[in-house]
Amino acid sequence: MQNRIQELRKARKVTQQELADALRVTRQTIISLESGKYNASLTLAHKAAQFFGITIEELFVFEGDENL
Amino acid sequence: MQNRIQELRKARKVTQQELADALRVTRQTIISLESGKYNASLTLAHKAAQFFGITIEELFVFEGDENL
DNA sequence: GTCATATGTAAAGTTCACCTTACAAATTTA
DNA sequence: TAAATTTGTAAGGTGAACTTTACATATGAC
Repeated sequence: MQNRIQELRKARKVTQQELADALRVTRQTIISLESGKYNASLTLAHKAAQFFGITIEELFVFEGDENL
Repeated sequence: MQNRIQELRKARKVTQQELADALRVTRQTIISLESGKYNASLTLAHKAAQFFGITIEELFVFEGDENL
C-alpha cells in the first residue's frame, strides 16, 4: 500500500524527526513507512492523517484493491 | 479504539462467518475486533469500510484521541 | 574543510494483528 | 426438546509493526 507521507512531509518542510515526534513514533518508523517497507497501523494512520489535516483515505493509496 | 462493526453487521443481518469470508479473515478475527480485543490493521479497516460502504473514519471511533 | 543537521541502512528485540484448532454456550428452527 | 446454527472462549503459533542502538552518508552553514 502506498502513502503520501513523504510528499506531504516535504511540502510542509517537516523533518522525519519532527514528524516522528508529532506522531509519537521513532524516526525509523517514519523512514520505513515512507520507503514502503511496511504499512502503518490504523492508529498511526489516523494520527498521521490528523497531522496533515486530511482523511486516512486521502493519505493512503488503497488503489487496485489489494483484496481479491 | 472502538468500531461499529458489530452494530453494522447485525443491522445487515450478516453472520460473523459471512463477514469473515467477505473480508478474507477468520471468524476469530471478527470476534476479536467486535469485542475490542485488538485493533484492525489499516488494510483490514479499509476492507471492512468498503464492505459497509462507508469510510474508515465512519467505521472506527477515534474519539478522545488515543494519542496524548 | 569542519560542524551540525537530515537522511538512510542494518540488526536484534518486543508487541500485537491474525491464524489454527477445539470446545462450550447461546440462539434459532423444526 | 433435539438438532442446527451462531456466537464466545482459550491456547499456542507466525509474521509484521514498531522499537532501540549504532553507524554511514549527504547537505548546508560557517
